[in-house]
Parts: sequence; structure tokens; C-alpha cells
Amino acid sequence: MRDNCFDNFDYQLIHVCKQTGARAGILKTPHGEIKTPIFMPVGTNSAVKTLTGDQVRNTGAQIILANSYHLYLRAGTKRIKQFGGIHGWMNWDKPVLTDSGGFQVFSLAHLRKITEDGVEFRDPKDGKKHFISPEVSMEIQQDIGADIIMAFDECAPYPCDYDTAKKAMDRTHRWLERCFKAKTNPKQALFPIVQGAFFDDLRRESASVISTFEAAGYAIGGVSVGEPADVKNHFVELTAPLLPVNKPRYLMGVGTPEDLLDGIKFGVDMFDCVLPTRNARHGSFFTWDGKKNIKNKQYEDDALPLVEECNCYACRNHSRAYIRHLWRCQESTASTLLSIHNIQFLVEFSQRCRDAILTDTFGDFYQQHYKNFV
RNA sequence: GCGCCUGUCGUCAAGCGGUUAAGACCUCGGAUUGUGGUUCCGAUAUGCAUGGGUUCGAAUCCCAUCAGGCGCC
Repeated sequence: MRDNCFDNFDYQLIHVCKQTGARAGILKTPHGEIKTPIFMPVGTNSAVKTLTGDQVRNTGAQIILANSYHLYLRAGTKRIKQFGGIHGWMNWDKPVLTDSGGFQVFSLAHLRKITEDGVEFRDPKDGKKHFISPEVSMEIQQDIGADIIMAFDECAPYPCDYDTAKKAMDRTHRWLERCFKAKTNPKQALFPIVQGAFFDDLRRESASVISTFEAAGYAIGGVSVGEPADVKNHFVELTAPLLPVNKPRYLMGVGTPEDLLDGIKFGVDMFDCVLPTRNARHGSFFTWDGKKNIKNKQYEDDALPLVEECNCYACRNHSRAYIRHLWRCQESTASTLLSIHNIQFLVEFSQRCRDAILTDTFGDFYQQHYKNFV
């Protein structure tokens, strides 16, 4: 094990479902506990799109994400530090996780140049050149001050050849070493990330390498990059069990309800995804029978809530007809209500998975619901 | 009763004699997974109020009828 410093973090694996091997646990952070498995909403620019902090809190979200790359470019991470870090800046007192900017190296590929030292890229808004290395990413993330920070990695595209995948993975491992050296704040936990694209041996190698780093949790990256669902599932199933049993496992960028069911079944504990908020801004909402779209005419006179048993603010207060009306009038409240619903749906969904795990019935839960989502 | 104007998809409309009748909205469907997306993609009129006529050819010209609007008795 390599050295790493993190205090105030602790993970307890509370129970493993006898039917499936799915895990229930508690992750302690400096800003509170997180009961896993958990879905984490994404707030790229230090805001969950269309929602106020109270609205996010009321969905039951236990932790939210922010993005180093975007906050570095806009707001500026020194400014955020001056405002008391991300918690003071956005007035959010629960745990926060920041992504390292590594994913943007992948998703904004046409604007960057990768070298061993780091990544040079242009701000898409003003064209200015910037440079992020593992050391810079750690500095940025320490200024932002999230509880959990992520290693600066290189996410290979899909599809990609073996050589490209291996080079990206090896570089990710070398960068990980540098991240651990550069990271100094013991109130932050640095999660390493498995890469290896879509090759079994690379995934095994990567999981093995990153497990030699002492960390408060471990992530699976490089999925949800356009690959088919069965491919993703194969690699999550392969990778998750290779990570340390006594630490939380975070599957990055994943989250439809069916993805959560699969991930949890394979032993994943944490998920994040932009889908609930993005889908909300596109009019669609999660239900136990798959996603639906509020734009559809069938909801014109529908007095029911989005989901009948749902406890979210939108469902407790408003009809489908009303939300559809707001949508058609282009009132931003429509996106807000749908975002509240979608986030709370996934948060409560992960809680129900947890309940099932604790009673050794997650296999039944999976069977009962999976088919309705796909 | 007379005169004038108008009748193109559910709606608003472009087209004003010449290949498969723009576009928008609506409707329906699809996409979206560590957020460059309140976004993107696709489908939907064998039809131009109705019936005749002119013409090689008509949504486009002519006549009649019907419907709506305006004006005048």
C-alpha cells in the first residue's frame, strides 16, 4: 500500500445481500455520512441545473458533484477558495465530490493536446489556452475543497484499439502516482480511477494497479462513453469485484434506473449521472414503467402526479396536466419540477435498493423492476 | 339583395401557370449516461373549399356553387 493522508473518512460495509452480493454500507466524510448504494446528482457549475440548494436538499440527495474543469474556467477556483471552498461558495453543507477534469479531456477531445506532462486545451468560450496536469488538477480540487476528489485520468474513447487503450491506461496510472504525491489536504479523499477501456486484461491490470494505492474509495471510469449496455455491463461485472472489498466503489457517469440495478448487483456503491437533470430539461421523467415524456398529449388533462407513489415535491403538489402546461409555455419551473422528480426518483430508488439488500431480497427487487425499465 | 375581399395539413401560413406543394407551431416517435445540450434527429397534405372549364401542363387563369369577413342598401 502506498501512503495517503485522509482523516475523517470511514467506510463500513454493513451488509452483503445473500441473493446477489449487492452491498449496503455507510461512508463517513467530513460533511456527513452517505448511505450506500447512492445516486449523486451532478452540479457541474456548482449548481444542480434549474434547482436551488434547498430544492436539491429536499430530494434527499446526500452528496452532489461539481466539476473542476468548468469551475476552473468560470468562477475560478481561487475565488471559490476565498468564499470558503465549494461548501461556503454554494452554501451546501453536505458532502461534495469533484471530478478532476479528466473526463473533459475525453469529451472535449477536439480542443486539446495530451502529453505525458498533462493536457493543453482551449477554453471553448473564449479560446484561451490552459494547461491541466495531475498536479494542477490536485491544486484546483484542493482549492475547491470537495470532500471527495478524483484522480486526473485519461478516458479512452469507444471504440478504441488495444494500443491506444493501453497507453491511456498506463498514463492514467503514472498520473495517479503524481496525484497522490500532490494531494496534501487530509480532509479530502482522493479516489483513484480504473481505466483500461474495453479489454478484459487491461481492466484487470488497472484494477490491480490502482488497488495498490491506499484510498478511501475507488472508481470505475471509462464507461458510458457510447458503448452498448451489454458491453458496459460486462466490464462493470468484471471490474467491480476486483476493487478492495472494504472500500466504496464508484461507477462514474452511470445512471439510468436499470444501470443502477445492474451496477448494484455487481457490487457498485456510488453512481452519478447528468441524466435526471438533462432528461428533465428535455421533458422526460422517470417512472417505475420506464421514462415518459411530459410533452405527450395524453397528459393534457391528466390530474395524476408524475408518479403516483412518489414523495417528491412535484408529485406531492402538482398534476401532470399542470407541469405539461408549464412546459408548453416554456416556463422554467417545468424543468425544475421534472428535475426534482427525476433526482428524487433515483435517490429513493437507490434507497429502496439498499432496503432490499439489507433484507437479502435485492435479487427479487431486481427481477421485479428491471424488465419495466428496458 | 348588391359590391368587394378571402378560402393551401389540427393551427398560422409560403407559393401567384411548369420537376416529388416552403417554413413554423401542434401532434407522434427516437436520442441523451464523470453536462460545450431548456438540445438534437426523424415522421406526418397523392393534397391546395366543392364542381366544371381553359391549357401540353393549374393551388396558381375563367365560371358556378358553398363558407367566412368587410362595406352599402
